[in-house]
Formats: sequence, structure tokens, C-alpha cells
Amino acid sequence: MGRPLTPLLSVELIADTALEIIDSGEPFSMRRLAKRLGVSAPALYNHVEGKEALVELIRGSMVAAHPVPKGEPGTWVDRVAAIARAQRAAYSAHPNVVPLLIGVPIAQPAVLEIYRELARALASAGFEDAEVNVLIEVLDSFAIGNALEQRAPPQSWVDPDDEGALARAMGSWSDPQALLDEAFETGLEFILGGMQNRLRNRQPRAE
Amino acid sequence: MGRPLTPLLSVELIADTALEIIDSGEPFSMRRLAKRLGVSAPALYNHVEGKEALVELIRGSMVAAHPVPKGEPGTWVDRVAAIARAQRAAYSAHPNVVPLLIGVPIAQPAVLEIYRELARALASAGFEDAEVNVLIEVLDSFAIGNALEQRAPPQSWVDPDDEGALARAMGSWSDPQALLDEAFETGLEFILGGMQNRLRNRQPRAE
DNA sequence: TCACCTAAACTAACGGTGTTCATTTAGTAT
DNA sequence: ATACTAAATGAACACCGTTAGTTTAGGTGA
Repeated sequence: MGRPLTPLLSVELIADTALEIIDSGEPFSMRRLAKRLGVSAPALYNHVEGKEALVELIRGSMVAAHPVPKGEPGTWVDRVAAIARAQRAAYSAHPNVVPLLIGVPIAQPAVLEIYRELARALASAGFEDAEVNVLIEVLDSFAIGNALEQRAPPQSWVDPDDEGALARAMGSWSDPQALLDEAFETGLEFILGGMQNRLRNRQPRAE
Repeated sequence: MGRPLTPLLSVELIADTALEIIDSGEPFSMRRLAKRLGVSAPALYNHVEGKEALVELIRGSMVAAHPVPKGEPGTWVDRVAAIARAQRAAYSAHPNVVPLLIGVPIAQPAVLEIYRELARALASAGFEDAEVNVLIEVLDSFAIGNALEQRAPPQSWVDPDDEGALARAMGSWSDPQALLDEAFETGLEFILGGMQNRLRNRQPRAE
């Protein structure tokens, strides 16, 4: 066939279509992506380094679509909460992407910038350097874990004949998404509360 | 060749060898596993349902190797903490298994039993059914997220020339495992504190 | 003891994966 | 016009999980 008169592909088209496939729940592969684009698989490699790089591109577009509110007035707690919620919103909009994201090292500068802002916010609160890293890790662990739970089917866990506390607990939520939303807000509240508490105990009423 | 005089394989041997491969960091596949066992790949299917079932077997042996301390006296907080630490200890001993675990529905009764015990502990603390589920989800998200971070190499994040808060924070930890240990204990403390706080605010000093 | 059946290994094969190679052809710059 | 690059192609490589059919050893009932 040779080079077509007008290009069939572009990086954006590839990334967007890949995200469509992933969101739809179909298994994602380079060949399936190519087929949906009406193109042969190797054609993708003219525009994209490989599968990992493509996933990393998608990560970038996800965070770009859910920016953390900028320049808002507020305490460091408000800023940290906004960052965590933005990250969670990005994951939550495309839960099927999350399993692909783990294991692909973060290369997107925009994502890095978010971590930098998080570090700044925590440092400004008065945490020392080593502590800042710990707290970032706590937030990150919780956010990624919550995102992962969004595509784990825990309904099969519960035995309908079971009358135990677990069965009762799981029976009280009909909408799994609502449960995870509530869990995210609850966990975030606990973490932010723990941070504030730690500062309070360190500087007992001193200014 | 036909059936050998003495069986070459057994479920335990297969599971143990699989765990060895995974722990070593080599890519894990049924074919590689068979090769290490000196056997052809289809021979595995005489003993194991398939790859998913094998991973689920490994999950079982991991939790069995890190049992939650049983029958200890202590408050519900102690019990919840013990369960969370046991789960984390299991993951932490084999971090490379964690990515394989996600996406494989939990079928091991022993694992289910742990969640039941967690639900009992929380219910006994006075949380209502719906809340119990939320709190389990919070703990689970955090634990799995922390486990996942154990094999994410974030060292490439930091630009050596950077002088920002993030670079300083990451520079203060030379041992990534120590950082994640500290992050787990910190996050657990925050979560347990948040739970207690929630109960305290609900029943203000009433008995 | 002999026939049968099952268990446990094998080889061959299927359809799928990510990726590389050599090719053709279209556009662009000298 | 001549080169060079960009963007498509089909063929191929080395894997992957899994299934089918075959071979042989061990155990069991007649």
C-alpha cells in the first residue's frame, strides 16, 4: 500500500482509541487497537514507541483531563485534599486503565508536577523532609489501592446464606461505586486528620 | 514418554516453584515454570486448573505463612491492627506476587475468613453494617496500595539537580523498603485513629 | 492373571501477544 | 530531478495460555 495520501493515524487518535477500548472492558492489545483503527499493527509503531509508552500517554491525558484546581486560597489541608481528589477522579473515570498503569514507571512530567506540588504543600505545613515522603506514600498507596478496588468484583465473596458480620456489611451496599466513593472520602478524612493531629501534638499550641 | 514411574510433579512443588520464580523477579509464565521443573508445559495442567488457579493457590500459601495472631486479648483496635499487619506482612514477603494477585477473584476460604474476622472486629466496636464495609474497603485499599508500591521504582522520579520539596523528601530515604514500612505504620495509625475518633464523636462519653 | 480404567507425562497445534524487518509509496527539501 | 524521510504494508520471530490426542505406568475388579 505504501504511504497514504493523508495520514491515517496520529498520536492523539491512537491514544484516544486505546482509551476507548480499555474503557469498554474489551481486552486491550496493540493488534486489537490497530484493527479498530482499520490499520495494521506495525503502523502504530510509526507514532508510538510501544505499548508501555502508549499507556504512559494515556496516563498523561487522564491527569490532564482532571486537573487539580489551581491557585485556590485555602489551607495546606485543602490543597492536599484537592490533589488527592483530582488523582482519584482521574482513576475513577477510567478504572480499567489502572491495572495497566501499575508497573509502568511514571514518565509524564505533568504527573511529576503533581507530586511536586503535593510535596510543597506538605512541607509548607511544617513536616520535615523525611516525613513528607512518608505522607506522600501514604496518600499514594491509598489512592491507587482504592482505584484498583473499582474493578475487583467482591460480590462473589459473600455467601448468600451467611449471616455473619461480613455478609451483613456487604449486603448494606447495593451500589459498589457508591461504597468506594464513600470509602475514599472516609480514608482521606482519616489521613488528613492524622496529619493535622501529628502537627498539633508536635507544636502544642506554640506559634 | 508416558506416565513416569514416580510422579515428577505435585501441587505443592508447582506452587512453591512458581513462587520462587516470581520472587526472583524473572517473568513468570507457565512455560517457564514447566522448564524450571524439567517438564513440558501441559504437564502442569494435570495438577493445576490453570494460571489463575495457580496464582490463587499462591495467595493461599502466602496468607497461611503469615497467620493473624489468634486468640490474643486486646481491644478491637488491637485485633484490626493485627489483621492489617498480617496481610501486609504476607504481601511484603513477596511483593512481586501482588501484581499477579490483582484481578484474580479471591477464592481461598482462608482469605475469606480473614475478612470475616475483620468484619466481626469492626462490628463489635460498634460500627453499623454499612460502615463496616466502608472501613474494610479503606483498610484493604491502603494495604494493597502499599504492597503495590513495593515494586514501583520511584527513584527515577527525582531529578538530581532539583532543589524542590519533592527532591529533598525523596533524598531523605536511602532505603525504599524502610520508607514503605514507615508509610504503612503511619497510614495504619491514621486509619485506626480515625476509626476511634469516629466512635468517640458518636457516643460522647456515654456508656 | 488379565483386562480395564485412570493418572501423568508427552508432542503438536491453535490462536493470541508485542515487536522487528524489509518493502512500498507519498510528500518534502535541495 | 534527486534524495531523504514519513507512513503505511505483509512476513516473521519469540513468546504466551491452553487444548487435543497419544503414550505409558499404576491400581482395581473379574
